[in-house]
Amino acid sequence: MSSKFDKIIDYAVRKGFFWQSYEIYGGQAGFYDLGSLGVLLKSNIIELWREFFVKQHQEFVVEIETPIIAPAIVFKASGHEENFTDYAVECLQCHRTFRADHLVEERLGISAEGLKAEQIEEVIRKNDIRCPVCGGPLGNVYRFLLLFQTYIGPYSPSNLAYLRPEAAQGMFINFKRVYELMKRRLPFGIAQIGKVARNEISPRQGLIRLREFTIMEIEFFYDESNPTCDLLYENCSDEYINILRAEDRAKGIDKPLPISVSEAVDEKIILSPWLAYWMCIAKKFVNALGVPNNKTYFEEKLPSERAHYSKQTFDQIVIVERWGKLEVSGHAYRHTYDLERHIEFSRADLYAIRQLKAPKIIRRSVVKYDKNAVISFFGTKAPQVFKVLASLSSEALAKIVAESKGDGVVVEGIEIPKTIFRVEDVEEKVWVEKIIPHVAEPSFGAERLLYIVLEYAYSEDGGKVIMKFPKRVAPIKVGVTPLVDREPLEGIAHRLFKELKRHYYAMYLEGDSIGKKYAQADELGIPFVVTVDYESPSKGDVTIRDRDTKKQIRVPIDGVVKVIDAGLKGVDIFSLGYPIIERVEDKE
RNA sequence: GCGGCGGUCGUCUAGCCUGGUCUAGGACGCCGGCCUUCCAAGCCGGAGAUCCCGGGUUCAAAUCCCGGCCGCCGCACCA
Repeated sequence: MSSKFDKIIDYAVRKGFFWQSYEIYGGQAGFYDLGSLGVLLKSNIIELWREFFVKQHQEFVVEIETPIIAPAIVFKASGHEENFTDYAVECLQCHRTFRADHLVEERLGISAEGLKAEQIEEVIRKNDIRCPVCGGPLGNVYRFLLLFQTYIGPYSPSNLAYLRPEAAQGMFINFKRVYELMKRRLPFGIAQIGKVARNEISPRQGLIRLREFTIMEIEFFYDESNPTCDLLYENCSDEYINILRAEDRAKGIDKPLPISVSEAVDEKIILSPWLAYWMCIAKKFVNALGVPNNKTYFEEKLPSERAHYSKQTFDQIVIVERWGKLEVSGHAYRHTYDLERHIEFSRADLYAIRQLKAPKIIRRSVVKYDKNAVISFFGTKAPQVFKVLASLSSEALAKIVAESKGDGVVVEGIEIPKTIFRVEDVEEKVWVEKIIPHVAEPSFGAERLLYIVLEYAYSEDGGKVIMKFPKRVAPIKVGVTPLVDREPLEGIAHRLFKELKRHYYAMYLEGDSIGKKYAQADELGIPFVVTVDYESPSKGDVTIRDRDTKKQIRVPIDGVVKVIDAGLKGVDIFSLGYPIIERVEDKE
């Protein structure tokens, strides 16, 4: 008995939505090609995401595009080079694979962080750690780096680069530039849609786990001392989302509970209000893709399951037939981690400015030194001393002076008489302060959504497949056909097709019988089919058939586009006042 | 990467154990023609497979053996 998953993959490959890449060379796991319908469906999903996440928030969310290849320093700074690496060890007896670092941590209660493969192996040997399942001896510890590596420039093997495993770093790197363009106002978000690559160890579930996939992400920056999210209460306070909390999961509970978004924030179940807001939008977005609310929930990750940059993470789950659940998006509270790291590694000023309501008085010590005294004391060595003193900030110098005992102050190995320095206390009025914004990140995998849309659209009716795509994402919007393939019906249908192509992806349906043509349209999930029948030549009208009800309306030929437009926007075409033709029962 | 199972027209599959009319059969789909006044599968004809790749055994290999590639399931990782 083939599962729904198999049926859907079958269907999708047969109809040319997607197939495995590099087929003529035997295929390559983790890579899929999209066919024409797949491209249409995916781009409709992306466009809908753009509408929900960017277009509806355009006054403070902007989309950018950055390269896929980045110099190694970027992912050194982001922590990926270090954390996207796993150490594995295999049992020589039962051939099970384990995370070597986890094994050491569990057994010995010590942290294995920062250890190299050989060091972990040494610890395993010394402490005679054996396979936790069968007790067999363990083999060599080996390292997986999940980043794809390459080099920038043909002559520069030293210029190591990585393919990005997430789009986020492109947004963090451009934080300051976009912040300026956004007139230095928080909060704001940077969105990006693009390909990412992860060198997965063994991807197997077809298009569910790919080595290269499209990600749709927002890095949303806000001032955590003033996180108030009016939109949350405006758009989402009445919205309920289903949450499965980490503390419940730890107790073995696996049933998510519905909670209003505002309550989840007030109760500190979701730590970041903006994270909560985007989760609410994510729920609405997934609903628009055809997933009812009782089939999706947010699962909070346990601390051990979270990525290195995250303070709190929720995975958005959609219930699927094959695996029970499938993560379609991740919602991470990245707080200040990434900007801090990039400030540290790049020395760039990635701060935002917070205006204070009242000026802050800052008292601090400033150190001044007597230049003439330096010259008379050090003579020809004086320039060297000035250079050393100038390299230090006033605060740092004040600290050294304050901490020095005796009559001399040692600065960078040079002893300077204390009498040369004069410490003054100063008061400054400050109207702004520098802050590192906090970050809430919603991140979607486009190909997984593509699968979800297929699974939720898939239905069968007496052995016939009907894809009930939401109209917005349906790859082909309208079909045209003559009732029978004869003139003058064919000529009218062809002219209509030509007109419809100017507006939509449309399809001219051919086939043995009208029933077969409708079946063909249903199989592709085409929402509307326009049929030219024997009344059309004299009356100048046609019928429009609705995929889901199979009912038709009679519409003048020049009104067809108007009706289809309305129908695709969600208007019930049967309420437009055109004559309705009830469906004919299937023949036995 | 390791272990188990698998790979035959576009798709599903017969054949494999027990090598030989298998120059690989069928169904769906596809192409051409006929029929057809509203919900697929009526008729006629046609195209389409060096049986995953490479090597070996044999007079003879889709079939037996070895290696590789790919897929599925398990370990680990994961949007």
